[in-house]
Amino acid sequence: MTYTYEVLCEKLLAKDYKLTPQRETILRAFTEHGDSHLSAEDVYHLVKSKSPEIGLATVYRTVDLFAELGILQKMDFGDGRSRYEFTKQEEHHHHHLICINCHKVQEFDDDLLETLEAMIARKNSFKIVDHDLKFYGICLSCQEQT
Amino acid sequence: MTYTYEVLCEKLLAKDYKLTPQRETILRAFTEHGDSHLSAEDVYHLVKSKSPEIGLATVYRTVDLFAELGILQKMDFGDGRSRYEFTKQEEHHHHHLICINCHKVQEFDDDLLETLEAMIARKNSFKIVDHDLKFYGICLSCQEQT
DNA sequence: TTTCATGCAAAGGTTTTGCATACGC
DNA sequence: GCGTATGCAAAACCTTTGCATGAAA
Repeated sequence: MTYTYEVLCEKLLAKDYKLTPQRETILRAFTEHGDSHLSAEDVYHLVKSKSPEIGLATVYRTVDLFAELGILQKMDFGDGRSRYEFTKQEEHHHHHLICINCHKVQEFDDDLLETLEAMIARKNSFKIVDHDLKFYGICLSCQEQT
Repeated sequence: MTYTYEVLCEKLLAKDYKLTPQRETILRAFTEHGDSHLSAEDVYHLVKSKSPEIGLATVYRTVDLFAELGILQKMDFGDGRSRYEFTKQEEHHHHHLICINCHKVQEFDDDLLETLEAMIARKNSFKIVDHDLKFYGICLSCQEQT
């Protein structure tokens, strides 16, 4: 899923936020690197080349805003910094396989977790609104290297 | 699962680490608060009352060491600090239900995830060694408060 | 022209590190 | 005694915040 300029514009104005060049630039950084899970620092360096005057604080404020608007999803891979990617629009969430050797992160879809979630919710009287599933292990290319 | 003094001693000496009063005290903090998910700061304050001379850096170094030895498991609930609990020895991992209202963390066991894990591993040619599943939602008492 | 966004620098919170001293083995 | 562990303080790191300026509506 890639968010366009128009979608951003619409979402911003709906909440009386302004459409600034910085916000547009940061959105583009994500459309051009849709497959990575960018940290604020990553975004900062990506946009710095095109807009050298941009500040790191603006990047932090902007990715926070985008997350609030539902454009980005904040995630944590345990490396001490938050990472962001476009919110997936499909019915089923996707999750992450994190290689403990090369630290590459790949995605996978799951259908089964929905069933699991319903059972957990019932057994624990817990009203689930979101979930986060990560598998740690060795990716295929690291397996082949040995 | 609770680790005893003897187990700690054995695990430490096996790797030429020393058994110090600080390490013993920190272990006891976990045995006496086995149900909580303690942050380094939590541990620091717990042990400070009995051993006022202990340093925060020692707590950090010790929980890291215990995690390396497999005694503690480091976990992240997205609140900006790492938390630790005794490594569960059972065959099935347990996971967490995190209330987004009162931030209480409760545990649940799962049997289904094992099946899911096997399927994911096969479909993605990924050798899974660990997993981490979190559900975010509203706990029972918060549901009843409304 | 009003209000929100920005950039900069400083502060905040968690975790790590350097170093002299103390202590387990 | 040798080598690791400790305590303290400082630094490192990511992130947030205060404030004056600048720009969008």
